[in-house]
Amino acid sequence: MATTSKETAKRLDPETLAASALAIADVEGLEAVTIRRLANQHDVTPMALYRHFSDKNDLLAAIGDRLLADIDLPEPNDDRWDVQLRAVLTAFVDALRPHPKAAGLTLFRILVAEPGLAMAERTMELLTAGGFSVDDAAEVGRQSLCSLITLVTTEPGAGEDTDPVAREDALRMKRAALGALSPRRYPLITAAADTLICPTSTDRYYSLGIDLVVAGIRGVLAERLRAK
Amino acid sequence: MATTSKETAKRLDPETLAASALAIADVEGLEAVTIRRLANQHDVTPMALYRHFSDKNDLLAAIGDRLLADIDLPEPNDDRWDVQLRAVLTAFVDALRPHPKAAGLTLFRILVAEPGLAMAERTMELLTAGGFSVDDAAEVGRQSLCSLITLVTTEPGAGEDTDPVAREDALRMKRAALGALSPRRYPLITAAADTLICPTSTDRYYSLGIDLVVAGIRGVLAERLRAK
DNA sequence: ACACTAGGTCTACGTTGTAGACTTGTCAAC
DNA sequence: GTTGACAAGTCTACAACGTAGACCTAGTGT
Repeated sequence: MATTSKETAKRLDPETLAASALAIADVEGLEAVTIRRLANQHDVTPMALYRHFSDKNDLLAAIGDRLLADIDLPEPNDDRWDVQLRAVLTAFVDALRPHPKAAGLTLFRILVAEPGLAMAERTMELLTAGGFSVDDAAEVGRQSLCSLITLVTTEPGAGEDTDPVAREDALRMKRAALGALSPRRYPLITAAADTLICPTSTDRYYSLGIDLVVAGIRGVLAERLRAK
Repeated sequence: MATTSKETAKRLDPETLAASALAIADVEGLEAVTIRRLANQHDVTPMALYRHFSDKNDLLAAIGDRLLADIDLPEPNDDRWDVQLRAVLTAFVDALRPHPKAAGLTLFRILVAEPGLAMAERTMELLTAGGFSVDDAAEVGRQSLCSLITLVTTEPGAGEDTDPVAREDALRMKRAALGALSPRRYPLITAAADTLICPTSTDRYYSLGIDLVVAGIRGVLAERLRAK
């Protein structure tokens, strides 16, 4: 027998708890993740969770770590540095996309959890391979990753309910608000109202977002090299 | 006499309340902004605030509007579209910079409050002037503004206390955490630890951030034009 | 003189995170 | 076995939060 008998295995463990907390967040948003609720879902007293997490922030951090663990970092290869960088950033976004309401939790964990550190290190490798100084690579990489988190967090339809009826209502409300604007004063906003509220396609939304980040990196690098 | 006598002027009004709520947020963070606390500060019962705000979200929205009102939008001129765009984005960032802990509140108000709408419309004008389609301008502008909000929100040292002693402690903690990493496994991260924790200069941080966004826009536009 | 109303008060409820003292099931060592 | 220790879960309790609903009250328009 191991130190803990298998059939009487611990009923609670941090990974399982973080996973079902994430499930709650996915459906009802982060503010629905509550100590009491999570405890109820596991037929346990609220205080039981404190044997596994020091406090609620610790639980939220575990959710963030859970998301970072989903990153499927591509192997280094012989592609150009910017192509590989795009692949790394895409892998990051792909890990976050299924969980737009919780994605923000990764922000404070990238430089703590191992998968986040691995991604950050790879990102800086590629940036320095492109020609950035180590310090510039740090700042550029930092903002790039932050922008991508925001890209996921603010994915249209992310902040709303998952219930299709309430969601449809919220969309109608937004549409009405933009529709009530004066087309004289705001011709472009009113013309693009539909796009602003809900993008053409989610895939297009993300590929454009990553394009913007990568193009920004290339552009800034060109300026830096030209300045020398 | 006006409709309200001047000496018996209303003790509370939404603008003043939003302003002092913002002051609290600046010093102690958004979670310190509490109905009860704000009421206390104005020698009033918590419920009194509900005569001026329908609920707490409404109060937070008012803080966001307050920030957007600080945008000093530059007049249109004859500069190239991208130069003017940079000026607009810089004006936005300049309005948010003094309030990194509250800047996120603008996200949901840009397309509601007038100064936000004005900025959004100007942004789209310049993007279409550059050659983007209206729909692309909408998506590109959206993400650019979101990225800049995040730039301010995640400004190193923004999430921490304003108290210099606690702040210094937090910095030490972070530095220690990064310093404890293996330089073998994470050579670049450990080499850039100082930069990652606290950038060289705040001005440089922001100008690099805006450079990244503008360069991204130019780069994506070039791809779009080449694709045609 | 009078009713109306905007603005503030009082009381009360349900929900949240969590401290502190307790119980209990399991294993190691004698 | 018996015992002691320890990890895991329970119970109780508290302070702080947002806010509903009924009330009061001073000033205004008629």
